[in-house]
Amino acid sequence: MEEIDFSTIEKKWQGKWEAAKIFEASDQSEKPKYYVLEMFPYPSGSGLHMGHAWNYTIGDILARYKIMNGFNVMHPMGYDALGLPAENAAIKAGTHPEDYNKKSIQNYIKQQRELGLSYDWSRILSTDDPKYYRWDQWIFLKMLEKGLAYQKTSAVNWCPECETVLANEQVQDGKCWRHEDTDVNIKHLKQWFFKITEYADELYENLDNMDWPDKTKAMQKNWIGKSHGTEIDFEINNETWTVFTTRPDTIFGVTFVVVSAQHKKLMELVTEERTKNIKEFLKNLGSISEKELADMEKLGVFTGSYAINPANGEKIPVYAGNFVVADYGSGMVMAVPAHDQRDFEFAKKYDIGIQAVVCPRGKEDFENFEYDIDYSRKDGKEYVLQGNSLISSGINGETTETYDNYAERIRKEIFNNTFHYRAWKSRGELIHSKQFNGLDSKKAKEKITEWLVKEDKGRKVINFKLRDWGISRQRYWGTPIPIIHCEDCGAVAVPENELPVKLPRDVTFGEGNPLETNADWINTTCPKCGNPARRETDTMDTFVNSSWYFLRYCDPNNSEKIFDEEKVKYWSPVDTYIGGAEHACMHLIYSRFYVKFLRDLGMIDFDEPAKKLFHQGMLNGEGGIKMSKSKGNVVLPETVSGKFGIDTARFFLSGLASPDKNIDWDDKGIIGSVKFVSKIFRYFENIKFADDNESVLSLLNQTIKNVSGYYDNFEYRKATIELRELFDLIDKNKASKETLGKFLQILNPICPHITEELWEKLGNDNFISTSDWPKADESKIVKKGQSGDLNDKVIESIKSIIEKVEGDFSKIYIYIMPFEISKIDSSKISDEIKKTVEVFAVNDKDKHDPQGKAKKAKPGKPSIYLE
RNA sequence: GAGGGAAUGCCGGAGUGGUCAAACGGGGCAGACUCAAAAUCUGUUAGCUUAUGCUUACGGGGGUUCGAAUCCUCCUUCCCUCACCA
Repeated sequence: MEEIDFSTIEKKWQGKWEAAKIFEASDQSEKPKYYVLEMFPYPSGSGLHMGHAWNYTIGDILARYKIMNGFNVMHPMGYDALGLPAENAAIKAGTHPEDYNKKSIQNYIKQQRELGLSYDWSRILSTDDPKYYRWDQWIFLKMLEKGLAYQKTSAVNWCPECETVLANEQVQDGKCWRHEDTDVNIKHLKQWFFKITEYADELYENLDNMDWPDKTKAMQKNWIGKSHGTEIDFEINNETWTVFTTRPDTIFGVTFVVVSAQHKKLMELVTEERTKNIKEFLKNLGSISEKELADMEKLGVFTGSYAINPANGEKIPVYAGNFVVADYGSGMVMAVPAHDQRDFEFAKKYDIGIQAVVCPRGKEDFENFEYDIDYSRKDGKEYVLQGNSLISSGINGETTETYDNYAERIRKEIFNNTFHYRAWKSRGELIHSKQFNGLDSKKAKEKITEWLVKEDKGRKVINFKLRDWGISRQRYWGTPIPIIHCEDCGAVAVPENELPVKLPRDVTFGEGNPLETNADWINTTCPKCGNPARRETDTMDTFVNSSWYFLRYCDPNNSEKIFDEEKVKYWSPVDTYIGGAEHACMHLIYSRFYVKFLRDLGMIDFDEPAKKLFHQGMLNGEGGIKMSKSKGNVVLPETVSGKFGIDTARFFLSGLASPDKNIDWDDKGIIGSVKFVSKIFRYFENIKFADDNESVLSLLNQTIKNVSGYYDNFEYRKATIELRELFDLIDKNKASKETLGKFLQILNPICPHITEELWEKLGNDNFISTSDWPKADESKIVKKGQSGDLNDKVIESIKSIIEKVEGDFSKIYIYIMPFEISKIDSSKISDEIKKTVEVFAVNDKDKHDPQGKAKKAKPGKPSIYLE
């Protein structure tokens, strides 16, 4: 057989598709719209590898399937071109980021074109284009107008490697998201923020209505961190200080208060004689990274001040502590050592009193055994619960105690405040809590909150972990923040008609923010008063650019507006969005926020950016090793294309596993797909048409039906399996021209080039890629397993048994599924076999079944016992 | 500590109550064609058998059911995300 010249075929059809503009989406169409989007890439100098190609292919298969199914499909591509990596790479290469980027993008486009992806190239966009980022600036001004963009000095995450500030979302495990070896430091800087917290509740609550992966939704919920609790006012030095708690039921057990070491007003609490200690404490904290802070022991210093517990009027000490988060709640917590493990440890360490207020009522409150195990460890013993007894084995041999006894002992200890090893975190009844004594702790949460509200000492509140989005970056290659700082007028917005504020090309890279090195750019006049003023040199976080690009695709070249509302209304939201799960708490939250903001601005009429979200798995190198240059295992699409053909690779990767799973490239494994593709080509080489037989027709229609569902649900693997089965049958039986055409059509989304080539060979003069998806004719499908008369089957079975079995018997017992019992006619069988026949349902309690044969019965296959 | 996901034959990977010793692919083995094959095709790939088979098998224990890879429960292991959030 001749070698298949994949590369010629690929080029041929890519050229034809482009010339005919078949993938350019029209803004007006009779057809229903469908918007398929893959997360746009960050163009790196090293280009695309097969993993990226696979990611785009996942979307491409869907887009092609939708096109053939009569949708007006938009499938665009663009480049997330602004950002630090390009800047750093350019510096390293000794060129300007702008030039470096242009080159990278050109290379990406070339590679993507060679993959034959069904992109509408007329909608291409790049975020480093001032025509694009102008609208980033416009959104910033709108945020400013609505009070959602603001400036504040705060403790921020600083990556020394990036030399810039990071958003909370970009700090992962205390490290920079781009540098997994670099600890993030804390710096105090004046920064621009977007008030994403304004939308915290909607961002949280609306997740329930979304068709996104549960995992992603769970991650976002976790990140937004909604929790219901109570705000309680404590009086300190005649001023009101508020704490947030989810355990108002323990208010009578508060024995101290801890304020965050990073709290803005900390020093107001520190008395003169304690100032030295506190300063020293803060100094020690200042030099450590956030990660170390998280691992550190709970430390604190007494401030010298006392707070009044609003519940019982007790005077309790106020500490500054390293474990209290400054910008969650009020940055101050009430400590209940008896019922919170952290507070417990802190109290033990600093010898502060412990007051139990929730007491287990008995065994039923010991929800798990955790308390016990921890408790026992201290006396060198391990407890095991066996039946109703606790067995402990340790230094003094084995001892036994009943569980009830044990529970009672712990109960007494807690009641008498003589417990020493662990806080009681579980439920129980309230004790030492005045009028609330005896209440169940869960009930007490409400009752005490109600009481505090009535006394005007507290409020019911909802708190979020989500914090405002710090967007300032002290680097060059980002969207300039459209602000001018004037000595008299302060931070003044650049007027809308002066946008875009373009990035100056002429800057010097080195220490610090390169923008600071272009005085011509920095120095300007105040738009308000006309006096000399300075431009803001911070640029925006790269995630700003990607938060709304999917809207710009709908109207990518609009120079008057951010986009035409009608066009966005037609195309949006995205129907299926495909991208990595790593964006769950970054891009995918930010873009939800942007959509909500633009909606409230009246620009759009939907709430979420994408109806459906799909996370693709990663394509690793051979042996499951992550593809990387340093490991030398990078597989390039151009190599694959030359060796096996890109369609073969698409078929292979589709068939490996579900596209949401990580898969490994395998040069040997692809052989199976090479064989399959070759087989198809061989068939078409000397093609002979034949009338379809019944089995071919049946399988064809069955496959059309099934595969359609598979393409719709990213079950590409199942599609490849059934396509193989269908073609194997066609290969054996031969088929009509029509059947072969339909086979090519349903294979087309996975193998677009070769099916196009063979479609032409069949004598078609249209594109298979835009042809109408075949319809399954269900009447042609012959259902398998529709057996004949069950009685005949049974008779046959009995006869075969009789032939093989030795010995005499007179009676035949038949065991059958309950729902099949009406299908059996015992007299018919009896007449045929000439023996007595008795029929039982398998679940008949009174059946005669000495050998347990009833268990062996299956639907359509009764079991038989001879006696 | 909180949340999410997973465990299937030599490997990858389907399978969510019966027709499951478990699709499909890879690999292995045997055979056919061939001078020969990494090419193509056929068969086979838990063990014992050969009476509708039987036994052992879908991480482990227990349970529900006439019947469990599939449902419930507990446990073990692995992966991912967040993590001092009061």
